[in-house]
Parts: sequence; structure tokens; C-alpha cells
Amino acid sequence: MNEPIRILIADDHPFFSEGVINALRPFNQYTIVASVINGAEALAAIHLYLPDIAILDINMPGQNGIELISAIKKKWPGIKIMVLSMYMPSDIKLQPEKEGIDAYVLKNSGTETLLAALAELALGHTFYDPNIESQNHHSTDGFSQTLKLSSREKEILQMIKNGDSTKDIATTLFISELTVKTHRKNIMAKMGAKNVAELIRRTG
Amino acid sequence: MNEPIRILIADDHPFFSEGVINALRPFNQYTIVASVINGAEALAAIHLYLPDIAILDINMPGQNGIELISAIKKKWPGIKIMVLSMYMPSDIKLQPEKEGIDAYVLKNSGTETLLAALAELALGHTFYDPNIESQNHHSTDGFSQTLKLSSREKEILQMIKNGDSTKDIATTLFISELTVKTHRKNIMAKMGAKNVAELIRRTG
DNA sequence: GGAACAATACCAACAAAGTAGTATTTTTTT
DNA sequence: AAAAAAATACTACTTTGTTGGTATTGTTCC
Repeated sequence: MNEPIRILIADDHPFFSEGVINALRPFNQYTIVASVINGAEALAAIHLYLPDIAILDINMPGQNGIELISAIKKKWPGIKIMVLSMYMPSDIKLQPEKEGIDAYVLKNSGTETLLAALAELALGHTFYDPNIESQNHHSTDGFSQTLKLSSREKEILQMIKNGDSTKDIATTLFISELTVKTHRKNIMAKMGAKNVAELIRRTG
Repeated sequence: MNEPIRILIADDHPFFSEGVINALRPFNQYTIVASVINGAEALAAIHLYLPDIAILDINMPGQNGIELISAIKKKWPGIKIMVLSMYMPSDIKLQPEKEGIDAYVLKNSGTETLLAALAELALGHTFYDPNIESQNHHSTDGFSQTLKLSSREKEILQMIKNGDSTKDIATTLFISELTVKTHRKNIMAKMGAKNVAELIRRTG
């Protein structure tokens, strides 16, 4: 028998983690070395246990999941990252590799999908949940541009989501309202949203 | 030994259900009689198994969780309803009893909270997760009116959150755009929001 | 029966957001 | 150094959303 594959799981919903642990119990090629509930604990636990695979929920409170992933990949490039989430933001959906995500699985998929993803990771491959396509395909589908937002755009998106108006944003960022409008327009286009409500739906 | 308390669990995330089942396994006063993944299956399973307690996720795809609850309560008034959810919409938070909810527990609470809630239900009491208070307290705090929305307002709020425009809403509800605008205005006032983004922040 | 609430509809004025372009400068990547 | 991407700013126009009123009808609560 080979060495078991060491897995860390980070999710702020204890029952969910327990469900995953339970699902993996019969397969002794996998060992759960730690189960944590936020990003800070995840970093500490990785330092301590050096898992082969980190299973992360990217919608945890406190910090940005994407930043957590890049922090992990920076320090420990060898660790495979699996994102296990409720839904997948459309920008990530299109180029998960760029964010350092080796696999993603939807939470409403079952054990089979999780096991398939783990098996692929063990082989050094990637795995992206096929169910993700049917999740919410909106009008943008058909021709998909590079939907990745620039950091300025992400900054402004965040402010929009906070309820800041174009004027508010222009004032705090010391730029013209017109510039903010341009960013806004580009964000909308990239995310395929036609108003703020849709924008929020598509970006969590 | 008394009869075990029969529980049904409905959640569209299999791992989560497994986690709950696993957490309850050591306590043989509880039996999970069914685990389903949507509202329609829940109704069928209740008909078949007549559980004492139904644990429901109100954010399941397909149908409205609140409507599911009232459907259950209408046919089977004796069944205790526990809502187990990621977050709690602020209107429900304020008067859960009115919606027929006997207990609610946040998904990021642990086994202890779930067991406490089940114990209270078994005694015929209600239980509302205390962690819910700290979830999101925003600027409106200080003077809190009765923020309860009428059912029409809740319906329209939901459509706004879905990204529907005033015109869209008027068309689907067969009412005047002006009426929708009035509702919109009243919703904004009751929720203390000045734009759609804030509205969404305040209502999960 | 009266008071309060809910749902409907309207008006007017204004603010903000969204659509559709062009264009310049700076930064980053190749 | 050239190319590409990002950030900036502008014009002009359309649509949607927000504010602040009034008003009628029906329902529900006391």
C-alpha cells in the first residue's frame, strides 16, 4: 500500500466538513489531517501538517478566498488546491488554473464527483465539475471573452456591492466620475450583468 | 426507552446532509427516516414517513422555502419545522413563528446547537439560534422600526434581487409600473436602503 | 364601525445607472 | 522597443431608479 494522501479541509460549516470526512472514511488511501473553519487557521494548519491537497470553501467569512489560495500557492506551490463551493463566480469558472485552482467541485454534487476530483488530483491532473456549466448560463454564453477583472475593477466592484454610488466611488478614489462609469461599464460587460442586482448575483 | 424521534432532512447539498446524519448517529433517541434534496421530494417523503421533525434548508433551488413550509404546516400541522440555513433573511429573523418555523439553526453553528434545538423541539418548545444576532447588523441599527414587509413587497423584493427591472416586474405581475415603483419605494424605506446594492446587503 | 394596513395607480422632477462610442497616458508583458 | 492591457477621461444619449407627494379601494384588526 502506498502512503495515504493527506488532505486538509477548510469550511466554515462544521456539518459540511463532517459530511466530507465521513464520505472519505471508507477510502483509506485518503487521510484527513486537519479540519479548520477559516483562512487563518488553514494557513496555520498547512504549516503544521503539510497536506497534499487542501479542500477549501472560497466563501468563508473574513477573508477573500482567492487571496487565500494565492497565499498558499506562493508558500507551498506543491499543494493541490480543490475548491468546494456552493457556486462558482463566472470569472473563476472560465480560467480556474490562473487562480491556482487545481480542481473545483460544487457542494451540491455528491461523493462520486468528489472522489473523481481527488483521483484526478492524485494523478497530477486537474478536475472541474461538469455540473458547473448548467448552474447559471446567462446571456453572455456563446462568445466568452476573458472575463477576468483587473484589480482596479475588482476594487470598484467591491464598492458597488457595498452600496456606493458612482459619485461616492469617484470621491473616495480621487478619480473622475466618468472614469468610474467606464470601469462600471467594463465590469458589467465582463460579468454579463445588466444591472447591479445581476452583478451581485454573479459575484456572490 | 421511548420511541425515537423521527427526522426528515431536506438539503440540496449531499455532504451537508451526511454531516448532520453523522452528527446525530450517536444519539439513538433520533432516527433519520429520510434525506431528500428538494421540496417536492420532501413533501413526498413526509407523506410516506410522517416524521416528527423536518429539517429544511430554505435556500433550495426550484421553489420558495417559505412556501414549502406553509404547505407542510397546512397538511401536517403537527410536524415541527427546523430551518437549517446559511443565513437568515431579516424578515424571518424577526418573526419566525409567523412563518411556521419552530426552530432555526445556522449552518455555521455546530452539533451542540443542533442538538439543543432538537431537544427544545422534542419538549414542544421553539429554538432560535442566538448566533443569528451577530450575523449582520448594519447602519439601520439604533432605531429599528418594524421592518416587516407585506407579502407583495417580499415578492417584489425577491424579483429585484433576481435582477428584474421595474418594467419586468410590472409585466410578470400584470400590474402598472407605477405600482411597482411605489412598492419599490416602500421597500427601500422600510429596509433603510438607498439603492439596490444596499437593499441586497440588508436582506441577504 | 372606525382605524390601520395593504395593494393599487397616478404625477412630477431629478438622480443615477446603463449604452455606445472615442481617445490619451501609463504600466506591464513579450 | 513594440504590443497589449489597464487606467484614465470625455461626449451624447437612453433607460431605470429614487424621491415625495396624492388618492382610491379593499381587507383586516380592534
